[in-house]
Amino acid sequence: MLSLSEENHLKSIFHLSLNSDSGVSTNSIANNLNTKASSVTEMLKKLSEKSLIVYIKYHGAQLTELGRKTALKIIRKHRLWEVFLVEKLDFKWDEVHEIAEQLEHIQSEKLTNKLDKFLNFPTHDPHGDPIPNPAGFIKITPKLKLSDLGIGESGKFVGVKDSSSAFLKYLDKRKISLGCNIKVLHQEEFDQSLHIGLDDTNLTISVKSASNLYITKI
Amino acid sequence: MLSLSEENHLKSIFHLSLNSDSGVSTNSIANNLNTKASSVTEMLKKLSEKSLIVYIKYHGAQLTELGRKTALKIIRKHRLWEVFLVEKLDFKWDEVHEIAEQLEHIQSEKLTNKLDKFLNFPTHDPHGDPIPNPAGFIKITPKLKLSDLGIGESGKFVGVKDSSSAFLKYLDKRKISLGCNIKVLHQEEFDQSLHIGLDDTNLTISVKSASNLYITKI
DNA sequence: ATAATAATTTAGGCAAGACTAAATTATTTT
DNA sequence: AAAATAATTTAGTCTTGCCTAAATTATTAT
Repeated sequence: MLSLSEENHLKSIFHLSLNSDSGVSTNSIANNLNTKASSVTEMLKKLSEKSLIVYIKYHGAQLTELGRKTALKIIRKHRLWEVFLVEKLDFKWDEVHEIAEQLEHIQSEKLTNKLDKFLNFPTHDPHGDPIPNPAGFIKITPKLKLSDLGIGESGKFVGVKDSSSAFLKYLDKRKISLGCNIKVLHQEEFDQSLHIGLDDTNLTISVKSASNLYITKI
Repeated sequence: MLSLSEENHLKSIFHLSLNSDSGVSTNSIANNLNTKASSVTEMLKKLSEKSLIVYIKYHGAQLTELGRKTALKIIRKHRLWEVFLVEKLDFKWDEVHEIAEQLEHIQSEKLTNKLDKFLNFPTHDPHGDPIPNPAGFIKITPKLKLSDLGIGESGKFVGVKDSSSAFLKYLDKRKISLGCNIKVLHQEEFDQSLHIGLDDTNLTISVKSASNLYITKI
């Protein structure tokens, strides 16, 4: 049984390792968890002891297969609870993260699987992130950003990169919601902002926003 | 914000003070929480500091109004989650306690109230215990046990005193379920065991079992 | 009422998880 | 390649929550 802190470190390493294929640095974990590098170092030793990561001094950490599965089981719970909160309890998609951060640590495989069934085996959470299966398996698909599309191309909005409350509310206000179709109409030379066409309206968004939107080409 | 351990101590004091109107003893809390008296003493000092209990050395603890409300808010969450587990996720009533012990510590009033609504504002948990309102108010009704009924009297089975898995399974096997009507037909002189009539069958139960069943007279 | 016993508290320690400051190793710059 | 800088680890400390053993207070029995 892992402690709350151990679980959070594993999760953090998992998420950070998606952006870099070498080891995850001590500082990046510390930054991610709002803690200090020295605290992370101690935890890395501990996780390494438990064969959840490979840790080489001064060269960061990498998840072992066991560590990866363990992290994904926590992430599975997190995402299932997010679906529950949004679909059953009527939370907005920008309100669920913090609560799911607590719920993801509840220990009961039976509960997780019953919840999965109750929710009708959802494949994605409210932000478009895929939900791992009970064994901790997930199909990682390389993600395309809206900013990667060329002029005239269309895509379906399938997820957000930065799921901060501020960004999600920004999307809500602009009626950009998961699953909607977006066509890149034109790019402003001056600041690279994009004119996009939604189902019924057109609008302009910054490059920064565009690179936070995940897309599948249509 | 209270720690997990603080919350558990408060809850324990609340439950123990139902059986005794004076202070709750250090030992009884230690026993209840599977910890040691010395650990409890330290916690009592801390809870007293926070005005959650009145603690007099060598004379146990009593909840303050604040402490009582705080305990009841935790109990509210516990019982709501139990309803959720049984009604929505199809858990058996003897399986939910441990999971609810974890879920009761999730911090989000909004979540608790939305859950309450989702469950259609239940008044009692799966064991017949009443669910406090959002403010931590509860109507404590003096509880009548089946063993308190006289021969020929009838009652409705509304709750269990000991909600251990073993006892709940015993009831399941005998088809004694919450809400059913029970009539006391006869008492064995030899061992005080009771012959009772259920909706359609008759059976015999021990005094010990009978004193674990809460009843409202019909 | 006093002695024996039980309950409770105090004192002193330990492990987990965090921190700061100092020391060490990596990386970058010149 | 050496110096400067940045990243990381080590050393030492703190808090929380737990423990055991000893001391103290309450309770019970004689």
